Amino acid sequence: MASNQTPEIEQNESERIYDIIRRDIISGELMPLTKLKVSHIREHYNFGAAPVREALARLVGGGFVVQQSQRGFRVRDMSTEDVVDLSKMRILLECEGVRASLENGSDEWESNLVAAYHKLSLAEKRRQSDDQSEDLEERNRAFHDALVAAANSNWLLEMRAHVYAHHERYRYVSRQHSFGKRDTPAEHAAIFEAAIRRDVKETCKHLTRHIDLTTVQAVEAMKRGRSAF
Amino acid sequence: MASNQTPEIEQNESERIYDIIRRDIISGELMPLTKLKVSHIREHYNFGAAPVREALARLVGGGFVVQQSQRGFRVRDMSTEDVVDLSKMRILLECEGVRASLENGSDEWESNLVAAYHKLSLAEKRRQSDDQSEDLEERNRAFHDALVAAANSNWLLEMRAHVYAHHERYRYVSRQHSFGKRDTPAEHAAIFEAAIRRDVKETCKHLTRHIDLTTVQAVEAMKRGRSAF
DNA sequence: ACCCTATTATATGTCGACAAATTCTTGACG
DNA sequence: CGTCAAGAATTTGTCGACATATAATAGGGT
Repeated sequence: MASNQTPEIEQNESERIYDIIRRDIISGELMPLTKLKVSHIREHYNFGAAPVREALARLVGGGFVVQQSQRGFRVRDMSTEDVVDLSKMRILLECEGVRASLENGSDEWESNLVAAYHKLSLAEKRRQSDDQSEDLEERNRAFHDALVAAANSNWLLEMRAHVYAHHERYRYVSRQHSFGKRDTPAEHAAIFEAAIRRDVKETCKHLTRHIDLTTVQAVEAMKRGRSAF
Repeated sequence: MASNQTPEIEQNESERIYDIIRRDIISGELMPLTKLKVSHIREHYNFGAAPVREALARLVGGGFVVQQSQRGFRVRDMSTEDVVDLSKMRILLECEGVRASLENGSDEWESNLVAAYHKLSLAEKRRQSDDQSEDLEERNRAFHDALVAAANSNWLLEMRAHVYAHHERYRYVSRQHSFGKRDTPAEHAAIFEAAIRRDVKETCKHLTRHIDLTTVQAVEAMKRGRSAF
């Protein structure tokens, strides 16, 4: 009777605000240390005060927002030291993830990986003509997700996703100063091919290099555009 | 640095509730899947509704509480699969932590480790006569914290602390069914001595064994006392 | 007695307003 | 001219109440 035909993604208001602010923090629209005044958010997004505070509290739990008692909420800071630290963490988790994934990966996992890589490649080829970065960033995330997806460890995947999200903040700033010194498609190709061959050591090597290059680029970008920080 | 000398311990109400509920979840006072009704919490702890919801939202961000849209909050579930997964994660992070710590550890770090170990030993010796588990659990945490404290990676420490807190939930349930089949003091001693010798491999080996034994014990306890789950 | 529906009861999520705290402005004084 | 302090303005954190969704209960038909 009550066959829910609707996809029923009934988010409550608080969750919608959470998603919006999280996305805006990661994409850099909300700069580091920006004060998150509830009244300001309320009038900007047309939401109530209580849901906003709830969303912010949840972001505090996730480390995207810091709360100073009686002094409100601020966007988490960024620094060159932090991105280096974060990268080491990402390498640790993703290498462990691909190791387990290459060992356990079923046919379905492999197929999904092929699909994700193909989708990413298409976006990368189309990049010169039409710069729809939003989509590319999404497909990049999907590819890296697919790599580790077969690691049968929910905690590893959860932590990895968390670290990846924070690292993504830095990728957004670094993209503004990237002048094609990298061949990202080739990097992805190397990772992908090694993964398909189930060569753990090679995959990990290319993946580490890939993440390190991204990090170096981010550090460069932050040094140049220090005005923003 | 770690000792916050500032007399300002002025937590706002939301943070106090956060601490209380978090502690009660970890200590097992709030069982898995327990419904966290704001009205109930409000009357039990004598707090307002809004701060309670904020605290719960923050706990959702930290993964201690899950929220079902329009159906309120519940304590995160526990399972034998989860504790095994969690242990693998803890081993990965703590081994990496001690590795970095043993390489970078200064005299001060070493002294703090010695102090933490000594404090733990005293509590362990006194354990037979006076079972003040609260204190022992706290000192155990302090010892493991001290082990990795010199790993110059905030992210690693943050993630490790997070995983440790979740793993602690299982230790609390396992302690109810532990009948001295282990020699925990000896395990700690082996870890400590290897750490002082800066023997990364040995420390990691003993640490892994230590965590694994705890996990096995937790799994056993959960199988026996399944009534509660 | 059983299953399905209508009604009551309870809980969730949201709103507006208010007290306490912080930040900003202003002005006096050295 | 700078420093500091008192007052104004904004913001934070909290409270009580309300609309809506979910859970519990009672009633009616087969």
